[in-house]
Amino acid sequence: MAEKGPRRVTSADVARASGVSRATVSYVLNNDPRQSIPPETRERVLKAVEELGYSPFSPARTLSKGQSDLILAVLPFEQVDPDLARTLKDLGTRLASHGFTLIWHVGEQSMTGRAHPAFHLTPAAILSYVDENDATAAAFLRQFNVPVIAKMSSEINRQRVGRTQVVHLAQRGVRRIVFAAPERQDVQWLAQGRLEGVRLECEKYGLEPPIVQTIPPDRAAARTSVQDALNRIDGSVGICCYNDEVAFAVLAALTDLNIKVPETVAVIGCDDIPLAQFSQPPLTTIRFDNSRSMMGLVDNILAVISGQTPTPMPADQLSIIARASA
Amino acid sequence: MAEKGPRRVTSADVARASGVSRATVSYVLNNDPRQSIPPETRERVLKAVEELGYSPFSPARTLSKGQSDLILAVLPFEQVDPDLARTLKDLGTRLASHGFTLIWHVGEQSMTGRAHPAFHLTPAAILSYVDENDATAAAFLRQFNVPVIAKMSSEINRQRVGRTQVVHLAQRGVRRIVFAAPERQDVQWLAQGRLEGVRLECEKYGLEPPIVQTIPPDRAAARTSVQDALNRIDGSVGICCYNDEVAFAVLAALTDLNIKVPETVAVIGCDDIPLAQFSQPPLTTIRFDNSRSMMGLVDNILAVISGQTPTPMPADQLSIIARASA
DNA sequence: CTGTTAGCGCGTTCAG
DNA sequence: CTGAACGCGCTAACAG
Repeated sequence: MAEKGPRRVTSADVARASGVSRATVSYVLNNDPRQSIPPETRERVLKAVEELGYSPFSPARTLSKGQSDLILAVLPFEQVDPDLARTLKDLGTRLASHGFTLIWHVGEQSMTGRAHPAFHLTPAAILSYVDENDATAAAFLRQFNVPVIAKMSSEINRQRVGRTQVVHLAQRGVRRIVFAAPERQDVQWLAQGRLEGVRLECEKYGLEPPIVQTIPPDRAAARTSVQDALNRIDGSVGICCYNDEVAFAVLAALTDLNIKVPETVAVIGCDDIPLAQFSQPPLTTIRFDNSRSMMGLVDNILAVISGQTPTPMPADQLSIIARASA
Repeated sequence: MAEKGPRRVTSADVARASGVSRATVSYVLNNDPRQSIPPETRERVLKAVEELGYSPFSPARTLSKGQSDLILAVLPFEQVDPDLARTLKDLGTRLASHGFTLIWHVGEQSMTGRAHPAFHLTPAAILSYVDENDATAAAFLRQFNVPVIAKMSSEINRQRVGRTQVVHLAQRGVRRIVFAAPERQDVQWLAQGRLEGVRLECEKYGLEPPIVQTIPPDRAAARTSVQDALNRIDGSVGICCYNDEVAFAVLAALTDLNIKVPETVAVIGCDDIPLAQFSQPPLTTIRFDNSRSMMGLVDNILAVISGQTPTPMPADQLSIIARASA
C-alpha cells in the first residue's frame, strides 16, 4: 500500500486511455491467440501503452500466474571464477531464448532462513551449486515449492579431473605426484573430490600416494610451501594443481626456487583460464567442454519447470590442453 | 491461476491451523510493533508455520507493499571480471545487513524491452553500469519506475587510472609510453577513458603522445603486436596496460621477444588481480580501494530507495602496487 | 466475433 | 484480535 513518487501506470490507465477494458489490454499485450482483436483497437492500445510508458507490474503478473519466468542461480562461492561466470552468462543467453531470465545470487552459504534469496524472489526454478548429498540444504529449498536443479554435483566428475591430470603426468614419465590444494574454504569440497581422483589414479598406476600441500595465495609463502613438499620426495615429480590459479602460484614458486619446469618438476592445472597461456612456461591444463552438458542443463531446467522429472545430465567432456608446463 | 504440484501453503492455512485470522498471522510473522499479540497466541502461530512449512509468497508480498527488497545489478559485460565479482559480492553482503538482497543479471546490452531483467523483476533499485551519459538507456530504465544508481560512471575516474600509470612510469625514467588496449568490445569505453588519462598526463609531462596498440588475447599474436609497437619507437619505454589481463599478455610477449622487464621496457597494469603477484616479473599495477566508495554506494542505494536524492559518490582511492615490472 | 464483467491469487493493513 | 478492502494483472464466463 505504499506509494513511491509518481503513481505507477497500471493496465487500468491504459484501458481508460484507449477506451477499452483491462481485459482487452491484457489480450493485446499478451497476444492471446484465443482472442482476435481488430487491428485498429490493437493499435490504439499499443499507442496508449507507448504514450503512458506502461509496463506490467511483475509481482502482480507472477501472483496471478503462479509462476515467474525467473531462474535463480545460487552461488555459494567466495569468488566467482571467470570460467563459471562465462558458463553462466552463456546459460543465461540460452534460457533467454526460451523466455526465461537467469539471475545470480552470490553469497556465503546463504542457507539461513530469510537470508536466502528464494525467500525474496519466487523463481520458476533454482539452479543450485550445493552438493547433491547435502540433505539439509535440499530440505531447506523444498519449502519454497520450487524445482531445484543441482549442478556440479557428481563426485565422479570431480574425481575425473584428478584422474586426468595424473594420467597426463604419468604418461610424461612422472613417478611422484604432489596435489597442490587451495586455501579457499568455499571450494574445499571440490578440491577433495579432485584429490580423491588423484589418489585413485595413483593407486591404479602403482604410484605412491600423492603428497598433499596447501598453497597459500602469496608468492613468498607459496615458495616455502612448494619447497616443503619437494623436500619430502625425490624422483621425477609432477604437481597436480587444484586449479589454474593455484598453478600460477606453484609456477612462480618453482621459478623462485630455480627449479626447471617441466624438466625437474611438471605442473598441470585445471580450468584453462584465459591467462593460462601467458604463464612462464605456458600452463598445461584441463578444459571442461560444457557445451554438451549445457544443452542438457537447459533442457533439464525447462523440463523441471513444466513439472517433468529431470533426466541425468551428460558428464562434462574433459580435454587436456597441453602446453609447456607438463 | 496455475497450480503446480502440491498447492502452496498460504497464510490462510496457517491461520486455520492455529485458529486465528490471517491478519494475526501476518502481525506475528512481521513482528508488527503496532500490535500486541499475546505470547501464547504467537507461539501457536509460529508452531503452525513450522509444521506446515509455510513461507510467504514473495510476489504477493511485493504486490501489497509496492516494494520489494531486491536490488538488481545489471552487468552488460561479456565477462565478469574477478575484481568486479569481488566488489559486488561485498556489496551484496553489506546490503544484506540492511535487509536487502542483491542479485545480478549478466547479459549483452539487454536494453531491448522484454529482454531487460527489470521487466521480470521489480527491484527496489537498479544498480546500473551503463555510462551515465547514455540518455537512451536512462529513459528506458525510467519506465520501470524504479530508482537507478549509476556506478563506474565518471570519465574523470577512468582518466585517473591512466594518469596514475604514467606518473609512476615517468618517475621511473620512462620517456616513451605505449598504451596496451584490450580487444574486448564491451570494455572499450572504459579503455578509452583510461587512454585519455594517459594522453593528458603525457602532455603534462612533456612526453610524446602514447602509441596505442591493441593486444590480442593470444600469446603468439600478442608477441607480434607488442613487437609492432616497439618497432615504432625507441628510448626508455613504458607500457600502460588497460588492465592486468592485458599486462599478462604483454609480459609474455616481452619474455618471448627476449626483452628485459623492467630494464628495457617497464610494464604497469591495472586492477591488482590475485594473480598479479605471480607473473614473471611480478606485476606492478594499480589497485582500487573501493571500501570508501562502497560505503557511499550502500548509503546512496538506501537513500534512493527511501525516495531521497543520491549524494555524489566519493572517488575510488587509487594506489600503486609497486612490484618488479615497473 | 468482439469486448465486458467478475473474481481469483496472497499478504498487508485499516477500521473496528 | 478480526473482517474487509486493497494492490494489479490474468482469464473464465458471459453479453452484445
